[in-house]
Amino acid sequence: MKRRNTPSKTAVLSALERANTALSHDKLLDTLAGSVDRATIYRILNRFCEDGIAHRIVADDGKQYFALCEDCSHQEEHSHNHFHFRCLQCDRVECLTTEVSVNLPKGYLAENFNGVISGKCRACGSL
Amino acid sequence: MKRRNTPSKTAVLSALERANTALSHDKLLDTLAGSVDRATIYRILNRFCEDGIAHRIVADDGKQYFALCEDCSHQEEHSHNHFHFRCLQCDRVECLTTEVSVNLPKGYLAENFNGVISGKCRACGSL
DNA sequence: TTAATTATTGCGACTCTATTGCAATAATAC
DNA sequence: GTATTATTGCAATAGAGTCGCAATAATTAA
Repeated sequence: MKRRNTPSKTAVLSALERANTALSHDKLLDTLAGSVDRATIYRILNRFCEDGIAHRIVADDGKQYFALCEDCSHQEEHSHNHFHFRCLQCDRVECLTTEVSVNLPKGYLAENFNGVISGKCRACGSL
Repeated sequence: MKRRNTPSKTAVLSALERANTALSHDKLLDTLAGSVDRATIYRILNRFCEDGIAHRIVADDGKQYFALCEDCSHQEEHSHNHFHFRCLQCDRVECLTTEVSVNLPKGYLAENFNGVISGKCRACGSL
């Protein structure tokens, strides 16, 4: 299944680049202003995750957010053991840089890591 | 708004006690076998969280899970900075005991912590 | 440059999780 | 026992995400 370059794909990718934070589906839908279909955005983002271009965060609002991560570039040991911060006020989701490791009980095998802290970001806190 | 004791509330509470792990709404619905309405379960669980009887975990499947936590008993400094493990195979969600602390950027204020690691649990791994 | 192949798109329908309005019910307090 | 009002059940609703399918368009080979 070879990937193709399409305007939609490029649009989503550059929207993520410009955003510089994690974006939800509906944020992307807004940003792209109806130029790309809802379902298409979902599919493009899922492909990005499969291909290791972006990573998916499931925040504590139950929604998915997607971010390009520089760390993603090195393919080997592709893990995202870092936390994300979601502001309860402005709803922005961003990557925190601190890596975290958690000890699992014996016999447990980790496959995905999903850490989100929500609260008030700096901009919203100083209002 | 004083709380009342009802059969439904008691049923949900004891189901959580028996389970000894985190339960999702639908698991609870199963367990209670139609004796309690769907919406009622949702409301009871939300009340439990407000009252500090249970805590809510939003797992990486986007669903909510609820667990009674002994730690919840001490009211002061009511935080749940521990991880949860969700087995991708048997779909059980359990609390891990290790506490984790994450350094936030300056000016950021944490209110909720939500950490989930998914993978294969011991029972499912040894099949 | 054209033709063939097939990944991708758009649309609509659908599933699933969770919430809410409202009238009826029942736990508590007097 | 009666009054007050928290709680329940039901149905309707909202929102996130997925899927099937026919149409479209990016790639590849001719």
